[in-house]
Amino acid sequence: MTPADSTAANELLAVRAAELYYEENKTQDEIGAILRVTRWKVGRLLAQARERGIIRIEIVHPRARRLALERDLAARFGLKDAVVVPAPADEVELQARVSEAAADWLVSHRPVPRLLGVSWGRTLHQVAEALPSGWSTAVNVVQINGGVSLSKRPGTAAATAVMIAQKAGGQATLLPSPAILERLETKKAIEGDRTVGGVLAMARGASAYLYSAGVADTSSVHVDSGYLTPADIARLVERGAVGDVIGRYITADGTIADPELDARTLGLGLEELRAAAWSILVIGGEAKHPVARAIVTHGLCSVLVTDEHTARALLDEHDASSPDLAPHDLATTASREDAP
Amino acid sequence: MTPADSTAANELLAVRAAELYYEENKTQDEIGAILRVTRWKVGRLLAQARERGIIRIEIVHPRARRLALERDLAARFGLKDAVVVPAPADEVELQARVSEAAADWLVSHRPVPRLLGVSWGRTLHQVAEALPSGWSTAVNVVQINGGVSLSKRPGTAAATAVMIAQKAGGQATLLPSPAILERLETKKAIEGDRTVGGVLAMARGASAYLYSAGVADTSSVHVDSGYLTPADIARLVERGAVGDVIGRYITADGTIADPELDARTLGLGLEELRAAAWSILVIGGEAKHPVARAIVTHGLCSVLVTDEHTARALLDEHDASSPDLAPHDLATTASREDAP
DNA sequence: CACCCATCTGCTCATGTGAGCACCACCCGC
DNA sequence: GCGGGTGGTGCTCACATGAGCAGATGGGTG
Repeated sequence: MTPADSTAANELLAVRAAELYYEENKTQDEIGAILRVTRWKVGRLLAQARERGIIRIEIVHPRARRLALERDLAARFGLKDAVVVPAPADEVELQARVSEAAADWLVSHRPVPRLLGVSWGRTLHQVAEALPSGWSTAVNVVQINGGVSLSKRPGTAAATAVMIAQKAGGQATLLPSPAILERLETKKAIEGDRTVGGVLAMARGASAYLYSAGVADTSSVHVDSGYLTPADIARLVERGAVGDVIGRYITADGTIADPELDARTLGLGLEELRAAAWSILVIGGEAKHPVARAIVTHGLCSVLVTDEHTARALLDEHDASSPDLAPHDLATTASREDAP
Repeated sequence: MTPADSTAANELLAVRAAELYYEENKTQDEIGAILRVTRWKVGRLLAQARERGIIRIEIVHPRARRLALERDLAARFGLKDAVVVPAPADEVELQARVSEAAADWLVSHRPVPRLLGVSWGRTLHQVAEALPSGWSTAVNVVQINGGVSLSKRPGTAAATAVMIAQKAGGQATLLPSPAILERLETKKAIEGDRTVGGVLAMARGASAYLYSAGVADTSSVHVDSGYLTPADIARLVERGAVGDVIGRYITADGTIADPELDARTLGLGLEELRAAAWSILVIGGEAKHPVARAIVTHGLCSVLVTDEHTARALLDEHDASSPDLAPHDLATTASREDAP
């Protein structure tokens, strides 16, 4: 018998063994009797079948996760944790799944944060909604960047923080300030205000931060809210901005796209996010791949909650800061509001 | 905690457990530690996940089989054995798979038949080709129905029998006669010939029969071979013929469609097939569902080798002899030569 | 022709796993 | 409030399984 013969014969045997084991629930011993081989050989055949991919095991469930991708992400980007959900075809569904996953992560995260700093946006609001009542006990919540009072949906930012706190039986502390001020002096003045300053100080002491990110295009919530004009966005994109993190626009290099604008942006700084023990980024969808990449490759988050496609896009990048990324392409990608 | 809550919570736990068990190869004990439940609960969660179909195990291989369907077929139709292969989209591929499966069955069948009676046709030829050299030792082969000498492919019938015998190191005995004679007297005369009579006697003593079946339409090999005219076929179809078994046209009731024609057909009779310990039908493809049903529901085969779609079609039939089958529809179904 | 290396085989033994069982908590009707 | 269910839990124990190893096999090479 040539080696080729025995390999082929083994493959057939392996298929038979796999059928009997996985479909007929027979023991390896019984299978051995049927196929006229020893039970040890059956075990080996099954091992081979698994290795060669003859046996495909799939977990079909909306709440399933992609643990292998999670491990790869954590290893590649030095994350403390990663959560990757299978991506449904539907973008709306995808956002919902990612948000649910973030809520799940929060619920089971230990140690429970005493104080949780949160940003706002559609994604974060979904996370808040996905949290079960009583998801934790006495977790207080503090906003980490200026609100959305000018928005078409007033109160969303506040509602998000309040909901998260309420469901954990804690208190929410809101940051009573616009996201971006028109003049630097105003920003400094507001920052100096005891109330605002106090909230910012509290935010700096949070034990974990939960935030999402927005895309640098004209559908940004900053444009909707009137903080920025489409022209401002165009200028940011020209300077290489890929999106915003807690209201601050960054480039693919992970640096501030426009320092002047950034100085007028009120809230936690990027360095504080980077230094935090637990900074949890919740982000999903094609349009956000560039900003997700910028955040993840430059250490702005320590936990990433995302979808399978985003995860693969991040892992496929051979050089995250490759210069052939044409930034203006990003401004044209379709995307929905979600910020800061 | 309401029952609904605990059910949902269990489902999530089950998904997590399944991921850790099947994708991460952790032990139930380790999973218990991670999910903070006892290892027995992990076992139960996994059992639930399997029951609910959260875990899908699939065997992806061209030689895979459908054991559940095989069992159902055997039970429903009182077969000694059944082989069902997954159906590829491609009809040519499907015929190849079914033939391979038949060859596999022959190779591993015990007891090894001393003498194997074979029919002929494209399917049987493929089976012969799929058999490995040395598939058995000293199995002699005998043709069980008249040959195809008038055919466009002279010698195929003989080649099939010879190849099967040769590969098992045995002798082939051919039936030197046309399949259908023009006159009854001629048929009786040939049958009485010592050579032909001897072969027929030998065929009656075979320990197993291997055959396929043809569809009753104008693409039948009997038309190609000149044994029957398209008009003959039309007449047979009018009488309810669905196809032929070793040259004999039968109706959905499993009876001879045209006794006069049948009397002129030389070879083993249906009753001899029915009485045989091992009569192995190799049949696949959409067009052959009606004739397969006729054969299987009327006990003409004891072993069925087929494809998944045919198997399901056979099992879906609530009443195989239901009168609302319009026989002339069958004549219009596309089909390729394969007979008798 | 003898040797060697690589692979495969059947085994022992430790570990992993599922069936079955006693128990407990909770829910419901009385 | 109280028994009787009903479903879930943790356990024992027997069985199934995989790791690791010694010996066999077989094909190629000096």
